[in-house]
Amino acid sequence: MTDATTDFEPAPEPLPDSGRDGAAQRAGALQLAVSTVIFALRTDDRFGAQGAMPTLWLPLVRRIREPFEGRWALPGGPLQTTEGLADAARRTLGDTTGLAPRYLEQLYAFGDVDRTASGEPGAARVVSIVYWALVGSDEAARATVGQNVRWFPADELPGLAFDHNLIVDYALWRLRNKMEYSRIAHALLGETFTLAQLREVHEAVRGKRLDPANFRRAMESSDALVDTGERLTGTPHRPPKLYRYDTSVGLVDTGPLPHP
Amino acid sequence: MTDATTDFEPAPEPLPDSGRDGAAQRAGALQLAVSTVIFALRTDDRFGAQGAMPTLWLPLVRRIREPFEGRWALPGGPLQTTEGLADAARRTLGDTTGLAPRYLEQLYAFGDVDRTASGEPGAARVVSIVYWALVGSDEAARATVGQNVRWFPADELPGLAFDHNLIVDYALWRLRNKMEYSRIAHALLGETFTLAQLREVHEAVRGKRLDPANFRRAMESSDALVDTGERLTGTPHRPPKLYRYDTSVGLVDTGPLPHP
DNA sequence: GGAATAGTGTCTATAAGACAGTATGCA
DNA sequence: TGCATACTGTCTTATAGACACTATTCC
Repeated sequence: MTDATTDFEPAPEPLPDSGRDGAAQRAGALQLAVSTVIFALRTDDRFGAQGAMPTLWLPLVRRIREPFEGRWALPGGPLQTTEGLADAARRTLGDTTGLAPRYLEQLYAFGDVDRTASGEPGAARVVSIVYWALVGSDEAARATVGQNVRWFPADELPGLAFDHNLIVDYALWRLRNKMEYSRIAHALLGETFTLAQLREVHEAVRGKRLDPANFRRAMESSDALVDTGERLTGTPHRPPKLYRYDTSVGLVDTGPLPHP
Repeated sequence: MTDATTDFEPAPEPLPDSGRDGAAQRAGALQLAVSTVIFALRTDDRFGAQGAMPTLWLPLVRRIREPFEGRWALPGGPLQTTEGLADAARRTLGDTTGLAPRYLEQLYAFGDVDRTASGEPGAARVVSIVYWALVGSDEAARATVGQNVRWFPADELPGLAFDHNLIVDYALWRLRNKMEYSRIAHALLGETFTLAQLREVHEAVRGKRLDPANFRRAMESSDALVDTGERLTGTPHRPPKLYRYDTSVGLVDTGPLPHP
């Protein structure tokens, strides 16, 4: 794992953070970066609450350079000439969290001329191609943290660098929409899960309680669940069935595009 | 209007088609281009059929340079450092067709490392941010054409340059999906239109006949139609009402993103 | 009046949601 | 036995589609 980097690093060639006066640094230069909004489900244990609902969290990286030095930003970095866009997203995701995504999708390309302007003139222009990713709850629990990497609740973010608040808002909007008509909720869980856990994911993301009976029927008719034959033990009451995601069905319909 | 250009032009600075040995031309360089898939509704008059159904057409530009010299490609060009991404799409759209879009949306960023490789090595890598656009049928009728710009039926395209066939397929997929849950169909018509015309748009794009009665109800309940009080005369039979699109309602829901 | 399209009414199939009720494990 | 959760059944309501019917204009 290399150092975590954020969007808008000036080094265009081989290694991130190498030189800060490359050819692309000249005035009017246009840089291409890839950033990723990484979502995971976490149970807020700040108050030690036991049966607390899990909520959406995401890791941010503290900027160690102007502009926006000291502000939190999305993990990312310049696109290497030998890697694809999704590869770059996967790489910065791994650099930041040590994790691999269970779901990865391109979100949007942000390229307003003044989006990297922090006030002082002369800043280079950066076009950021942003991805969003989901990581499983079991892996997310052992994600790396450090001085410059911290997880935040998705709905309690501080003022971020650049236009990254808007980017996260858009990623959240997309996630919530997609949650209603696709099967991506599975990507936020572990290998096996109960129907109650799957329902909790939907409730946490969509922000409202769902009827257990109707939810069960909706999931059963989607043909995405495989009964493992096992049950989750250790619960205080009747043990629920454990399911596995049917990997023969894609999480989403990407149309003519190949899956990333 | 300047000359029409396609994706992957090597000139990075002020004017398209100026110099072909700029700094970005060096080995391993990474270029950023913006291309646009432009849709319009046209009645195929190649066979002189009178009451023929309108179908989807799109303009392509013939490449006058290697790689893929002579092949048809999407209109586009390098991103200028002083314009936004949507501005670049609008600009190349105007350069190619002389038109302004009634609807414009970012489609996807294509950036596979080998997407610009035509066989011979040494080609620079290009990341293309692709937009898709809809132009009204009245304007589309007076679109400019030329030796190197030609309109094609969207479902009878030849083998295009680069990965442009995939891009068009994806744009078509997105258009068809969005046609079912948004009001973009209006953007393919003129200022005023009849319900039958609006239904023909849906039928042409979605590729199946729709029940006039049910379609009428669906449109009336969408609150996007304004009765102009006028009727379309000159029809052989009962004259239908003319409607106008209610511009106080957006064509689509873009979430937190500003409309382009 | 006939023909053709504009426009209305109504029935059915399907899906989404509300909610009562049964089943099963542990304290 | 009580209780909490797993799981099932059924009713209501909203919606999409099929299709019969009336209305109006030009020829």
